[in-house]
Amino acid sequence: MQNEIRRLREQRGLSQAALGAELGVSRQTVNSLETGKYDPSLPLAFTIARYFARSIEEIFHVDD
Amino acid sequence: MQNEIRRLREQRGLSQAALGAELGVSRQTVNSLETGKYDPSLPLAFTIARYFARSIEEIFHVDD
DNA sequence: TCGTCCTGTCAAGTAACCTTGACATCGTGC
DNA sequence: GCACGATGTCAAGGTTACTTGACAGGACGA
Repeated sequence: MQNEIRRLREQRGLSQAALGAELGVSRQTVNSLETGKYDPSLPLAFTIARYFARSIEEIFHVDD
Repeated sequence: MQNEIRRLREQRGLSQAALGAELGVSRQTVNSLETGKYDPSLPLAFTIARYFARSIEEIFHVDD
């Protein structure tokens, strides 16, 4: 799974900590998602998609 | 979170065990998702959406 | 130089996801 | 009556997602 979180975050000029605050998670969680340490839960994926006004499929991509 | 898994599964005439086999998970997992015990991981949500040829947003709904 | 923000990462702990194995119940057909 | 498939649920265990707290390095401005 790859994602567009870093790109979308930087477009908005937010730090990882600031995005974490917007999403209700820690900055380490944002960092872990951006660096690919793990995938978000489905509820968090919905929160992220909603925040960036995109579909989950537009932000997260399965890498076969 | 609510989902349309049971409805989609029954449309196809599959048992929980048969759907589990199609998705690569156990029948208890399918049962737990249908009965709302927990939400799937994001990768499993993608697998389910792909299997039913729908978007994640069409199958899973956040209940505010 | 010093302070501050940002990022990356680690360690330790809790909660959620998913497993196998088991048992009970219900409906249907033989 | 007896199998059998389907569903619901439990227990115990492993892995993943997320937490707080901490430390280090780089960039930048005062």
